[in-house]
Amino acid sequence: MVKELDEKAEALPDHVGWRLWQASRAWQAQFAAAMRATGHSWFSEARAGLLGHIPRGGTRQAALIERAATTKQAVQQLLDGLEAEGVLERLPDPRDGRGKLVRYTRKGLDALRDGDRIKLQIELGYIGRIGEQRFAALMDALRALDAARGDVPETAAAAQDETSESN
Amino acid sequence: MVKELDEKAEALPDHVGWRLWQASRAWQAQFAAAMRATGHSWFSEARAGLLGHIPRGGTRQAALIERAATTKQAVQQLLDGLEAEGVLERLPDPRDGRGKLVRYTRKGLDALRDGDRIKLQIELGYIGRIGEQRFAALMDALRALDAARGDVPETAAAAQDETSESN
DNA sequence: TGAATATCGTCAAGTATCTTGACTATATGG
DNA sequence: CCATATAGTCAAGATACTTGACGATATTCA
Repeated sequence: MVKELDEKAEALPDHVGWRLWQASRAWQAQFAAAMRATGHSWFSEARAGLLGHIPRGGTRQAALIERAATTKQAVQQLLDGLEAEGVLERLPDPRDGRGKLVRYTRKGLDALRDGDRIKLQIELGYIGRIGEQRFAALMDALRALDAARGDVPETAAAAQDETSESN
Repeated sequence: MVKELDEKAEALPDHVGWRLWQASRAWQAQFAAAMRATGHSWFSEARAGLLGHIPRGGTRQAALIERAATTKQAVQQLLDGLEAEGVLERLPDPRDGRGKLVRYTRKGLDALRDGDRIKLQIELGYIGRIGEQRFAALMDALRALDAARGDVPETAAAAQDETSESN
């Protein structure tokens, strides 16, 4: 643990984006580690991101693509992997000959259950670290931020023209 | 904009991890889009994550590896890319024949400057969306969370044995 | 009905990021 | 000098994501 301090440890960034990123990474690392330690070795952060968009009752693959903010190919490849792992299964959609329904297998539902438990444990740890009030304020701010998406007409430079609907 | 609601839009997750992840992704997408729109086409989120650990005065490559939470190979590959783009340059460390110093080029410093500007604009947008108070509470909670890293002896399942120092 | 068009999913190739393992060169401590 | 640790590199493979093209089914509308 010999740390040279000849270079006066210049400060790391301290703005919302950086803080959010660091906090998000920390949470995910902790969660993923716990999931793997619980036996779900197939678990990865990318897969978690997709699973978060799949309700327990299952969904249409096309609906998933809308929810997750990626391409249908990315979604499909993640689904391929999760299906190969036996976490999900795809069935033909009886109401649309083109579509597929995605739903959890028993294994997948077990993982969700364990995930919920781990999630609560991590939350408790957070509350222990910063107190209930701060934690509540954090959740409140994050929810408010999410709810206000799309409001406030982009302050110039943030040109995010999402127009094309191809691919 | 035809949205079918035959499947009663099951709720998305609503816990810290998910919220942090979503907020972080949104911030990064907005920032990266603005950076690219400003002419820094080499900008990517992975690279941003590394650059955040490089102070304006430059640093030793080895010090970078400690700061960023990845392997030296990952750091090196990112540095290779950034050096090839002309954003950074690597010089031999006069104080250690093995070491290299990493520092910004003119192009890199220009990008930092633009990044700071964009960052402030996004922050203003956030404050507009959720109000000064909530924003301050958000920053406060995130800072507190970061400061309390390592406290609270891991609630069991979160086994993160970081011991080996190889590779 | 039947042709034009859109939507859903797939296949395939390429890029970016990250991981693992092995290796060279320099430093440090006897 | 020798043993060991540290700094950086080279190379191969895995994972995630992007882009482009395609076949099958649905929908629209003349």
